[in-house]
Amino acid sequence: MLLWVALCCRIMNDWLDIMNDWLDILNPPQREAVTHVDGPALVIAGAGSGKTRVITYRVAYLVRECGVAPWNILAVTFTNKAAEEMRERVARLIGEKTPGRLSISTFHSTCAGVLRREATRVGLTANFTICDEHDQHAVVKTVVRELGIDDKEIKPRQAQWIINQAKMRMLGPSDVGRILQSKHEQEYVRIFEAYNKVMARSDACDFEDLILKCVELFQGNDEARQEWAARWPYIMVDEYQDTNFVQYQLLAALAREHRNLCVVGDEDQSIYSWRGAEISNLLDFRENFPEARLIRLEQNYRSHGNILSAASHVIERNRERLGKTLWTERPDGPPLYLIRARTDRDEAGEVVSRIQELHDSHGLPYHEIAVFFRANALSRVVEDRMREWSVPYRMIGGIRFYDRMEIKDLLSYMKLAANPNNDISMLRVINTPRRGIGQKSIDAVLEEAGAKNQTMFVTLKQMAAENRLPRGGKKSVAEFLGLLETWRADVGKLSPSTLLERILSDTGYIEALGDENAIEVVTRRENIDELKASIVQWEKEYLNATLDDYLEMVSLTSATDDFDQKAGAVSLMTVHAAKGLEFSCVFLMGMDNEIFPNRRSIEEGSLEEERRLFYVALTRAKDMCVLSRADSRFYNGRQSWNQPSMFLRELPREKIEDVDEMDYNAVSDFCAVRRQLREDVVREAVGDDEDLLIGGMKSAEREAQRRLDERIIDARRRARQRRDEEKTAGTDELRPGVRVRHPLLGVGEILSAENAGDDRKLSVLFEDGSEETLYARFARLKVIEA
DNA sequence: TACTATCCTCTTTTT
DNA sequence: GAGGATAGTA
Repeated sequence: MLLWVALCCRIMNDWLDIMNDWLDILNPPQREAVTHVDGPALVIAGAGSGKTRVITYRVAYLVRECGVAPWNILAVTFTNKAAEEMRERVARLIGEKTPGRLSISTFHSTCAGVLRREATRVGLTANFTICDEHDQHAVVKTVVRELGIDDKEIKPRQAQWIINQAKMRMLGPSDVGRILQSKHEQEYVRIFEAYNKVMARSDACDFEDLILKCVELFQGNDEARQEWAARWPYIMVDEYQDTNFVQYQLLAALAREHRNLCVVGDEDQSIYSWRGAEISNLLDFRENFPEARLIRLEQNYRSHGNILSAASHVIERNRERLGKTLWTERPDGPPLYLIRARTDRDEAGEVVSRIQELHDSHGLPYHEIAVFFRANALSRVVEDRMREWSVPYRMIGGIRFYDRMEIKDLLSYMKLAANPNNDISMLRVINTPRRGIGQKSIDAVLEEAGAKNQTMFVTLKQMAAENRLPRGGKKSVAEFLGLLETWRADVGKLSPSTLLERILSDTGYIEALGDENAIEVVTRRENIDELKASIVQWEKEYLNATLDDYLEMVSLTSATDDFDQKAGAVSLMTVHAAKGLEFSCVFLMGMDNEIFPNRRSIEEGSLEEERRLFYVALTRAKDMCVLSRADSRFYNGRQSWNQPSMFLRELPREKIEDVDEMDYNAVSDFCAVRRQLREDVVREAVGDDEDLLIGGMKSAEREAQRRLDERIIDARRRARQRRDEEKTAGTDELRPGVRVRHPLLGVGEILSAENAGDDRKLSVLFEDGSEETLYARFARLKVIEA
């Protein structure tokens, strides 16, 4: 036990990185990247090569060894989760008590922060609203209707898509007009223009605007650009392969003089081209920054050899790559397994029963297991099976908490209190709960607002003052406006949670939900309680934060951000959501043509990105990877029959076996070692801090795995040596005093030997103390020492 | 104006 | 299969 405490303490130390030679933990290329200080650098970091470690260590290195102030470093990621994790790790490395002073955040929140400061320079107010895609869709829809465009001819979704794609490339309506030629397509230009007008009028930004407006500010106002560039003399970017044009422009504007831009990425994991990501940003980095240092991280610390070589084999078919060769010190481990099922239900059943087997009989914790699929729609079948068999699971992604109807309603009220000119929120709640303001009244207000180019709030006030409201809604509108005014007046004084309470009681929202015994209403009420609790929690965490801060956090939180691997549950998610994560055992479902790769990519011949996605899925697995498919499945509302995925044929044949051959040793070895790393021992080493405990366990597991692998490698090496050294024993060599090895019984010493016919009868004392009588011809003994 | 029933379309991935 | 739009009814 004492030994384990000692071991755990050592692991803790590793993990807390409080050793003096804190950089010793890095391998040579990692170290090179971490200690690269001035000038641009491009770090090509293969899957599982310690990318996050490099980024966090480099930030820490700049602070600890180069005297750079934490707030002078900007580290950009794509998800809040990645930012959060990085912030914690850096804070630990530099012993920073207030990690808030570190500028580690997503592109979107970084830019939102800049815009709040620079509001007046970009034509916004400091409490502008951030619209998510739902809000955006609503705006586009109203715009389409207002312009009198037939939404059967022009789909609002399509228009929204074009607007976003244009903004990512810094193209305005007129550019779109030039690119899209047909008369029919010119409607998009009108929609785009009108959309921008509504957004400007509402003092609102969509996701793309956040970045776009920053870049426009920096490009149009050199003073502002230089101020911000001076604030962040060191810039790091994670997942650089996922940056789009406008994001590149942002980085380029900030780094123009100091050029301290260190980007980390992997072209093989570029899976967001549909969101404008330009893989060329990575591939051409050295054309834009010719003096950039190129560093490759090619050692994989995550996967068994077989998983890694299967994945590498797949990705080698791609042409759009710089090329790299990942290698691992880990042993081969088991091959990949394939589940072939008749139907999607059978497929899911087989997956779930394998999961139970892994967990119940081999001790693999649920949180080390994940199920991936190409599209969200595929999750249903597994979820059903999981519930049926009582396997705890968590669906990552899917609908965000903040996207639930009642939550959106209440947040809209809060947004209106912060900024009553937000027409999007106004439309959402003007008649929720019902207050008799019907479609007719709303249309009238909208029409007048559009004509005068002013917001609904302003228009409503005018109409109320001039007594021009439609009869039905007159009184309620007056009341509603009154409420808005009082909330607005109190925003500065009230905390977000008290404001929410006020809104709930003033509007009677909860009562209006209806019968409190209806299941649906019960869940809605629960959600509202959860919202209240989460705001209170948030206020405790960020003491001086304002309502705007809260609303910004909510808008920029994604469905995958609240993912928490410590929950004792299997993780279910799309392959996209899986990027950056790792699990002992990964199940990848729906390996069928038209599913993965999906139909669109086959039709468009854009298979490289699908293949990268497949590569990402495979490289998440540490010990075991199970693929599954079904001959027929229920998809898109009807039965379909699919051929096995073409990607299955791209796997090396010798690396994939039927699931019935499954060898659980890969995980049970891991689990055995893990069992020795008892949680209570780790707890003793780290105290009661839950995060430390989880981090400690994870790092202890990693250490356990490393030791296990080391043992396996070592045993193999010795076995090889023995094979070379040992000669097959001739019978004449078998005489008393000679040490021999028996394939089953181990090492022993010959006590006596006598000829028996043409064989030799031996008595051998083995190391475990047993004495055996053996016949030399059958025993296949090998002489170790004569 | 409010509520319900039925039909239609669209489903890749998400900050 | 689910959400949204539309039409019909109270």
